[in-house]
Amino acid sequence: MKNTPDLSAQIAKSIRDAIVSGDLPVDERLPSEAELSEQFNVCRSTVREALKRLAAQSLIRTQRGATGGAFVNHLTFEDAYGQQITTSALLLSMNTVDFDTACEARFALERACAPLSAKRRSADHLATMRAEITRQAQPGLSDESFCASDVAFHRALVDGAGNPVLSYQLAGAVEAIEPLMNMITFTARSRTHIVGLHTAIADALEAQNASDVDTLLADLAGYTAALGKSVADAKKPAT
Amino acid sequence: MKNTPDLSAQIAKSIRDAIVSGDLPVDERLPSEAELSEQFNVCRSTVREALKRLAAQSLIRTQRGATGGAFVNHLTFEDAYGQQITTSALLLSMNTVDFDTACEARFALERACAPLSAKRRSADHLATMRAEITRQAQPGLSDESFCASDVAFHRALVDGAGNPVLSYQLAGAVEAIEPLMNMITFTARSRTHIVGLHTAIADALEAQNASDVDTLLADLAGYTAALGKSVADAKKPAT
DNA sequence: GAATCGTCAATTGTCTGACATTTGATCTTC
DNA sequence: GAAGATCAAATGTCAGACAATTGACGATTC
Repeated sequence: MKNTPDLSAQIAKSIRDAIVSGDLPVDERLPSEAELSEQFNVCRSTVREALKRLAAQSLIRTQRGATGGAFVNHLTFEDAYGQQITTSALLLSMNTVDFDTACEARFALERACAPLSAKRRSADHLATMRAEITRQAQPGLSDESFCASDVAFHRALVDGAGNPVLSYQLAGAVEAIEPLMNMITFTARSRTHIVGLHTAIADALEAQNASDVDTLLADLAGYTAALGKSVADAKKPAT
Repeated sequence: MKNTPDLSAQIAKSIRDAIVSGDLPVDERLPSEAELSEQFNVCRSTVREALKRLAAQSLIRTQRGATGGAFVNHLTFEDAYGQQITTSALLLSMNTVDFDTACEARFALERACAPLSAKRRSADHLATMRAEITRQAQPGLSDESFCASDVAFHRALVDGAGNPVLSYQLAGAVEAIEPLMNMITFTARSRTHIVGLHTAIADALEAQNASDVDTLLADLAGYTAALGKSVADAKKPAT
């Protein structure tokens, strides 16, 4: 039960700490692999494994050529979105988080940014939401496309809050649930109901009526949970 | 402007897709490095770099020895916390986000889970909060320790909601702000005020009074923002 | 003088082969 | 049957080489 991590993990941690602490500023060039291997007294391939670990976390980027090397990466929200969403999706799929819990979290977070969105939403956000509502009302739409459009609608709502941190945090919560939602078959009746709620939400946001938005989101949360429950019930009795 | 990613990145993506899609189930053993290098027609070190990338994302774990190898990792909430927090902290520290935005996001999310926490908080959560409040009232406490205790207090509040997805999502928002908060010097007067609000919040949670909790959190949010503003103002005029 | 082209050197990416280390499985011995 | 010795498979590390890329620098040409 030796608990000594690999050399490449130690080196990665050493460099990562330097980056996170701000010791290595953004766009700073790290020493070349050859220099690092001398500094840490290991061979180059070990250094490379450490660097690949950091690259996988978007902490550094590498560039070939004479003036190339490894540079401290400027972490963008886009970079972070991807990791956040895959991690969240994996967490949900691997941890048998039930539909109720995931939905509860999602709508709790969404209601948190609803007041801000009611205050700040731009015409652009409203237009996106209206467009998605129109798509959701089309009859031939597959369940997967309906869910994707649902996610896009809610993303627009969240983005309307104009707070990139909120958008980033909620990207995981909203998008990670898509696979779970895809397991639900949306009947024509349920789609109509959801589209109705979406329209009402868009109307309330346009009117900047925060309390109405909150009430409607609560309705939608309850309805979604009920849908999920009915699907679960339909599966259970088969045993 | 060749846009072909490295071989190790391609291989990592290939395996990652297989894991995320569920094609490789949890605890499944991957082929050995030698076998993978044959399958992908690359040398072993290239395969190893790919595996290290996946290990950095906690997607696989490796084990040495005869029955060892790379196994698809069961991603736990604990594992995800770490990545989430470092990523969020980096996003904030890279100056793309100002203190106001971060605080707004943090308290918006926190208020989202306050009603749930008021309903479900256990005696254990309350005890943790009381203990942190006691610590925060101690006179000799450093600013860093005060902030750390503040984070622990709010973590207990969030955990009280009893929803692991919420806890996971908010871990980033709450803990990532700690470095920013550490830049604030807390006077004795501001500490007293904050401890007072914390006590009132704990009282309201104990009484399961959700609306009071919400009001108090709003107060705390406003006060924290004001503190941050005063610090920023104190710095600006120096130029 | 300016633009174009070639060369060069530094750096990362990949390959090959070897050895060290770990660890469960298996065999041996009592 | 239990304890220890041995083995084999796998990852971890090392050493050295070559390929590929790319900016810098100089040479050539108009």
